[in-house]
Amino acid sequence: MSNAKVLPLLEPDVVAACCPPLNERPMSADEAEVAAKMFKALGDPVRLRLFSAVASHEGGEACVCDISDVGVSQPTVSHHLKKLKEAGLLSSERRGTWVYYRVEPSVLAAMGALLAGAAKTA
Amino acid sequence: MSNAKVLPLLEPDVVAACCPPLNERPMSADEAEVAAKMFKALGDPVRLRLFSAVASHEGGEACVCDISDVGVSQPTVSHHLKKLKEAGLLSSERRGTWVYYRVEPSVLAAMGALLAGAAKTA
DNA sequence: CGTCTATGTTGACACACATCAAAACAAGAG
DNA sequence: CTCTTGTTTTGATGTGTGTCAACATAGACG
Repeated sequence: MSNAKVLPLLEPDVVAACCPPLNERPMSADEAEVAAKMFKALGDPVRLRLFSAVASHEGGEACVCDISDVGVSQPTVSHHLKKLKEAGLLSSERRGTWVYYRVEPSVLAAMGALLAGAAKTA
Repeated sequence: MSNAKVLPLLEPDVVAACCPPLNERPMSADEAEVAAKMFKALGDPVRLRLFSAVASHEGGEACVCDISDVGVSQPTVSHHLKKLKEAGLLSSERRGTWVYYRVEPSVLAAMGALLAGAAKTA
């Protein structure tokens, strides 16, 4: 498909602007590509568990060492965290020895609104 | 691996029961696998557009002929609609010559609640 | 019955992706 | 400086998946 796309990261602004309610009108190809990238990021069991582990930590913050019990090797965990970060769902911050990951509330709110709107289909 | 999983379809009951709020506690492997299947179904731009086209139709119902303008061949459209049906997001019904697809509100509500809960992370 | 339109299925292929082993990088401790 | 621990990157591999062409099925209409 010649995906010469330039958008490597999804920023909160882009995400918040990309999401018309799912049942308002048919999504355009561009909107769908942005939104699908977020859904795809959560479409893997390991990533979903990692994300849930971060979100359920106090303050929505957790270091990698706390959430590595998902049944895969540590490099794989790092790989998935990178994917989640690229999708704009997580943000990382190095604090001394450990790296802490944190959820991005605005992105989740946008996705939730997108689905909640569709659920209200008459 | 050895995904000898028996769950071919996602029923509304399963979906509604599978979804603890994303930030309540870390998801179990089983919960994540069910929820990830739904997210993965929406993780493709074509599927997301097809779903949006169905959801935005009156009554959340549309025949295939109305939503085939997504830039791919008709067999591909049929393939994606089948995937969405397997994920429990759509249901199909043959009415004479045309086949009508309809959204499954309960599944969407579950997904929306899952994300909306996570968005309220303190 | 025969044909035509509308959908779904099968087979095949290319690309993407999840996974791990091994190496590399970062930061603190001795 | 060296060693140890935590994290990421690289390389390779097997599996999954999106796509289409070709064929098959279902109903309508003459």
